[in-house]
Amino acid sequence: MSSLAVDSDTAGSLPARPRGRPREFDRDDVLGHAMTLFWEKGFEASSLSDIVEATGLNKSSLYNAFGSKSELFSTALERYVAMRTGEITELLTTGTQGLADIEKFVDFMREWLLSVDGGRGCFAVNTSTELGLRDDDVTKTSLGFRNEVRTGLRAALSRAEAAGEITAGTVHPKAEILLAFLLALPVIARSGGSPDELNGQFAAARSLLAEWRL
Amino acid sequence: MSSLAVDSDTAGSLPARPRGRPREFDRDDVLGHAMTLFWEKGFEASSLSDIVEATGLNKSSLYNAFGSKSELFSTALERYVAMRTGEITELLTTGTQGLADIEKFVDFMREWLLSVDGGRGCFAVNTSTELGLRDDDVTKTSLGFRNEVRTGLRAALSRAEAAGEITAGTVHPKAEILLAFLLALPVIARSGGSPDELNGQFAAARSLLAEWRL
DNA sequence: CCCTTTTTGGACCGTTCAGTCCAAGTAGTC
DNA sequence: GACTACTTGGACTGAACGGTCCAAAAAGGG
Repeated sequence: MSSLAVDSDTAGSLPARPRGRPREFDRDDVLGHAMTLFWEKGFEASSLSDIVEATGLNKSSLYNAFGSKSELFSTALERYVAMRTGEITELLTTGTQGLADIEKFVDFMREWLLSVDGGRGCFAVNTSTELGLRDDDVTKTSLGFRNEVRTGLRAALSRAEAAGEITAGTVHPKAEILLAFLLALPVIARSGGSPDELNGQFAAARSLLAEWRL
Repeated sequence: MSSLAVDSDTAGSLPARPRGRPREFDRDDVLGHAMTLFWEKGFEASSLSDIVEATGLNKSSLYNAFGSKSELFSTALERYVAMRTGEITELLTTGTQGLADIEKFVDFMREWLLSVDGGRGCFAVNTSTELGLRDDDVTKTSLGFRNEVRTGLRAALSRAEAAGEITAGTVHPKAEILLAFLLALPVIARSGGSPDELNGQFAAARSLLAEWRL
């Protein structure tokens, strides 16, 4: 996203640098650092001084650029969801195969969750359980994300159905089962789940997909 | 639990009331209220004044009886886990049927999660995602709980296997799949999941169990 | 070269945080 | 009825919280 027109300085006249003193930071970088912090520690446990430290900005600049702690959090979460939605759409919605796309997706999850920072779990899931009961804004975002995943899974399963790979008429329940997997795995990863435990889950997912194949 | 011997005043001599001024509260009641609060709001967002309000005790009594905010939290979580483990053991481990026990268990979860306070989700799951990365004590508790559930599921599935209800040799992966369900559902319930969405999940679970039946 | 606009650093704000302290209260024991 | 053992209420503490304010800095526009 972002830069469409602005790349060279010589390109005509009009990136139109704004009036006052220029920012000394890159908004997107800062947002990335904030995202990582919130992802790691959650909303409540991340203090403003943590944020200042993580981003390198001072409070004034933060409030000037993002409004408040909770607005920064929302923005960071939206960024995360956009990122993940992109990956998911690419693999599931715009994929060209059926079950194979889902297998690829599960492998992708496996690689992620067994990696160094897989232990952080899923930012959206973490946020759901931390703020789901209190913050409507955040609840909407995580609900939207869940539906995005659901849509992707149904799309891939529909392709599988059309290709005769799975029993006709079972797209919806199968999507729900896979969705449950995708919600549960990051929880396990974040709460002391060993590689063994995670691999057990992935093995189960794989055998499930194998069973579905006609 | 609790009262085994102490009921009548005339019963001999020896409930042995301790020396000083007697407590004015029931420890278990207080713990129950604290549990509900932490379950609802999590650790960080529950302030000491919230706890004071929820329990009716003042700080001195709280610190005297439970030590600190985090010790109180741990104790409350352990209580929750013990409670849930009891239910699970009764339904799954010491059950007498196979798949039928699991169906009963899923129905039990459904009733719970669709009820008024099902929206709080699972205290253990919430805690896993909030504190899993930071608090070893809590991580151990939630890991133990997960293994308890896993053990119960395997026991019931083993009975099903022995009765010829499911394909032999598939106990372990099937247990993992069910476990993923049980972790995911409370997350959905806590984060804006509608009854429709939850029922979709339960329908999927039911159809999955039906497919397994030989 | 002044004027306007914006960002930056840091001092500052009132509030709330978890936790401590202690005098007063209340019981059993001798 | 003194003495010991424990609980209770509330005042108190220092630190941390999220957030505000403002003067200095740094750019473009006239």
